[in-house]
Amino acid sequence: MSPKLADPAVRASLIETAARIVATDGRAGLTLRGLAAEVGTSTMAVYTHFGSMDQLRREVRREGFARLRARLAAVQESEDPVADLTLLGAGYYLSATASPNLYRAMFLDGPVDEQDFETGLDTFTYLIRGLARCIESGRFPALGSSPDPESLAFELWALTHGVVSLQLAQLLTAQQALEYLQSGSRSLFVGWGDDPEMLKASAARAERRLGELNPAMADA
Amino acid sequence: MSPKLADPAVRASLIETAARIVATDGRAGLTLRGLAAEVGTSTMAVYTHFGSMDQLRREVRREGFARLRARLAAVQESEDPVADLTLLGAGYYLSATASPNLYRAMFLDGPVDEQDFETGLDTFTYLIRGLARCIESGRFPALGSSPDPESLAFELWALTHGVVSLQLAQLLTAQQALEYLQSGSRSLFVGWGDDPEMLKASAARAERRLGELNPAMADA
DNA sequence: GCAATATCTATAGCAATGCTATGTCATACT
DNA sequence: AGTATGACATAGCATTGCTATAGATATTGC
Repeated sequence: MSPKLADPAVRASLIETAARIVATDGRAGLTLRGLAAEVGTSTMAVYTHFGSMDQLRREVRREGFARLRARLAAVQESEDPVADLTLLGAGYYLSATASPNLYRAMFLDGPVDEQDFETGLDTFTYLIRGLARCIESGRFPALGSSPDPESLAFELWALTHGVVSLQLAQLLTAQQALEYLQSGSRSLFVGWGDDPEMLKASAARAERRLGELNPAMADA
Repeated sequence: MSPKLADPAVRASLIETAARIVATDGRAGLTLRGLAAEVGTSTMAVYTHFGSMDQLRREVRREGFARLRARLAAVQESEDPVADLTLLGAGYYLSATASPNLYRAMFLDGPVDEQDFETGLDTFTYLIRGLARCIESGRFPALGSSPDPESLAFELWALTHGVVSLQLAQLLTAQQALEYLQSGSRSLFVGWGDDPEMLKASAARAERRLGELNPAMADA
């Protein structure tokens, strides 16, 4: 019944090469013929394996989410949940700015479809958990009886994504982006009731642990 | 020496129609032939007036910035600068979500070039002024000796732009986006030292003044 | 008033794009 | 062993942005 299996190596090579092309030359750099030539196959391979260029682009986004997820997973949970949270934010920023075009493809190039949503939500879980741990440890007392980690995660995500997007649009320099990400997060945490002194200590601890974020990731 | 002037009506019609097409069908919906046919001219008109499709897209972005600026300018300065600031944020959100594809073209579809930067910075001035007035009025005492309205404006802009972007990517519903924009701004203001009670009153005043934001704007 | 000229517009065609129809061949089941 | 089924290669289609060449038109000098 199954005469000739699809070569999984061809499929993997297509995704990998497409991700590299997108990361290097941006969305417009990825063309059907160019990709096929670079992989060394014919244009039909894309259609037998993915059905359309859009489906292949979806797989590229999926690859990007996997890389982002891997970097967030590298942040270890310490006794200082606010420091952990700061590192999650820094990891997100690093992933995005290390591969701007890939990040653009993931979030900026168009509406995210349902498949992306699931994958993306999976990595979002790391942020929710980080905030839940902060709430549990009593670092955000100003929130009173609304300890909803998901809402806080969305707010923090929106700030981070906003800073990243503005940098990618070249409306902020990297230096500005880092500064505003830092001060913006700090303001949010203070607004949530964290003690400024403890926050300062957490930021210092996070800074010392920045090495956790680049464990030789080939994030091309 | 100047035999035949370019018809300015054709140029204006091209920009206007292009903006409408982009706002309706998105970036991909704007094609050279389609635009020429709709305006009732030939494809060459685009090149005599703009030189390329990219230049025309730049004019479309410029048009978008002009509309955003008009809406922000409609916010009147009252005795409650925090309420004014809240209205500026709401106006920004309304402009973006009323014409999502136009907003995408302005900020999300690619790096912003120098021309856009000037135009965009002009509308950004409204936000800076709004924050300067808050600082002057003493509403943000926690900032101590760093009364830099521009930095605060960037942080607030990043949050707002982030929420808007996530909604446009369909990662947030409109309801969620509004909620997180509100609570996120509130957290920032509290982090900057505003009194929660005064903040609540300002939010209520802003709500009553929402009518200022849609003065029959044809924001198609 | 009228030709001269310079600029805008219309038509046709080019390379490149995504996609599809058709053909070829290797592989797995009977 | 024979056959059928699905993967890959080739060729072609419609559409894209853009350009070259011709034609139309308005402004200027006399």
